[in-house]
This record gives sequence, structure tokens and C-alpha cells, in this order.
Amino acid sequence: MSDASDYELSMLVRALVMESNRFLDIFSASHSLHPTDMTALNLIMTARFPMTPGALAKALNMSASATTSVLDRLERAGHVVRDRSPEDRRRVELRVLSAATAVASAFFQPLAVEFSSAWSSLSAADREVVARFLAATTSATTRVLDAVSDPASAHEE
Amino acid sequence: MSDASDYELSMLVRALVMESNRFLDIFSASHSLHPTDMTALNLIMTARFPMTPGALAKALNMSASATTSVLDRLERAGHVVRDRSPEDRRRVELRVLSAATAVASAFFQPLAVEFSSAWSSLSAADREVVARFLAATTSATTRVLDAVSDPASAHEE
DNA sequence: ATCAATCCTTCGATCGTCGAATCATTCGAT
DNA sequence: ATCGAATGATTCGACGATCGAAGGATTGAT
Repeated sequence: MSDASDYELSMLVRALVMESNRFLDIFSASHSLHPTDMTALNLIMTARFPMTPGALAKALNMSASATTSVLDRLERAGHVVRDRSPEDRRRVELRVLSAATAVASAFFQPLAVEFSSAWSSLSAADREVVARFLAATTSATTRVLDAVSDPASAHEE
Repeated sequence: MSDASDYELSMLVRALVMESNRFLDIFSASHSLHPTDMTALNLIMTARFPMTPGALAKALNMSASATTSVLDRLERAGHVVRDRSPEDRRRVELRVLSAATAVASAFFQPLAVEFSSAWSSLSAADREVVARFLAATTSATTRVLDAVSDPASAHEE
């Protein structure tokens, strides 16, 4: 019994992605932020190293000028400040302010609570299976993406 | 031991969602379609009942007028036709043309191949775990979403 | 010193989306 | 039957998020 064929798993992944996007749209609208700004805020906060506009542009898959606008809005709203890097003064380092962390936690906390409850019945082995599935699916997507945008590196098996 | 804590699972989900969105953006751009149009096309094709502009607007979480524009573009590109419903002639039923199915399969087939390969090592039991995880996570997101948009069931801010 | 390269920003223009108003159709009430 | 309200979809004018090209500042190499 193929209770979870490849096709059905694909549909489930798609449903999750679509619902997540819907959530991002509606939630950020309820906080007077554009979805892009919310995504950017999240990226800036969770980056290991201080984020720069250039790196943010790549992460958002947007032009540099559009990213400037995003940062203008975030700065005007008091969520982010721009500091010029002391080492390389062409670069701008982005830092989040407390207002932003408040918004972000308002964003993630309800989700985290529901997720925690939804996942409470998972055993350690189950979590391992799920984690591998998620990582494998993400990198499979990345592989297809790379093959599309860079046809040279598309090698058959 | 907690190789996959709630937090880590959340990050993995987020990474998958972001990568999927990046894929949608880049892929639809490479086919001269807006991401919204690609999403709409997908929704129209996979709907069980003939899709209408109104239902599509809700599914896309967009205004009715914006949905009209989406359909104008899809129709102009030869992907969709509008037929007035014979029963209720206010309604418009949407049908996809062969050009659209070609685009959609160009979209999904490479993904399906990579997914199939990435998931080939999953046992039936693993698939069951993953399927339940995906469904539970999606509906957890929906629950939070409903709590936000329906203040009646939301507790204190 | 000079020239190229890098990083970010400004500027003008495009186009996707929205809200309000409009047209057509259906349904309910009298 | 007829009128009015409700529903489904579209047009219209406006806004604004994003883009590409050009510009200014800083760094590094020769």
C-alpha cells in the first residue's frame, strides 16, 4: 500500500510551502510590513555574520537597488540600523533593533508553540527521518535550480 | 541526542520553504511568467472542480481585480481560456490549454526526478512518518493563521 | 598616482496590485 | 412579473515595489 507515494509526498510538500507563504503574507500584512521586509528581517536576524545589503540581495534573490528600498523601509520603521564597516568602509553592516526582535518573536512564537505541539509525538528516530527528508528535499530543489540557471553544471548520472 | 530538536526542525522547514520560493521565482522568470501566474496556473490545473476567478482570488490571497490581471496575462499567453458557466452565467470557468500543461510539466518533472531520487531510500514506514509530519505541520500553520485573522479565537496580544 | 573592481545608493521607468465604481446575472420578496 | 439586493467578474485610476543604468565612495593592484 503506497500510503505515501512520491506524488503524494510532493503534494504534501507543496501544500506546506503554499500555506507557509500564505502565513507570511497575512502575518506581515497584519504588522504593516511587506512580506519581503519580513523575510529580510528574518534573514538579518538569523545570519551568523553581520549581514550586508549585498549578501541580503543575493539571499532575497533581488536586485541591489530593490534591497536598498527594503532597508530604507526597515530603517524608517525603526527595525534596522545601517553601520559602515570599520574595516572596509564601502560595506554596510546591518543590525536589528529591539522593535524588530519583538516583531519577529510575535511572528515565530505562535508558530513554534503549534509546531512543538504538532511534533510532540515524534520519537527521536522519527525526527531523524524527518530531518533527513527535509534536508534532502531542500538540496534536491537546489540541484534542479542550479541546473536551470547554470546549464553548464548539469551533469547526468 | 537531540539531533533534531523542534528548533532545528523549524529551521529545516524554513529552509525548504525559502528554497522552494526561490525555485518558483527563478523558474517562472525563465519562462517569462510571473511567479503569481505560475502559482495560479498550478492551482487551476490541480483543482478538482473547474476553477473560477473568485475561488482563484481566495486561493492566491489576492484581490479580485488583481486576479483578473493574472487571468488576462495567462489568457494572452495562451495558457488558459475563460468560459462562462452555462448554469450561472455570472461565473467564469477556467480551463488550461496544452501549452500550459507543457510549461507545468517542464516545471515539475525535473523536480519530481530529483525528489524521487532523494526519497528512494525511504521505507514505507519512513514515508508514513514524513507524510504525517508534513500534514501536521501544514495544519499547525493553518491553525496559527486562523487565530491571527480571526480575533475571536485569539488570546491576548 | 592611476585605473579597475567592489559596494551601496540614487534616479527614472515599468508593471503588478489594490480599492472603488461598473456591468451583467441570479435570487428573493412582494 | 417586477423591483431591489446580492453575487461574480471586469474596468479604471492610483500607488508602490522592483528593476536597470548611472553615479559616488572606497579599496586594492600596478
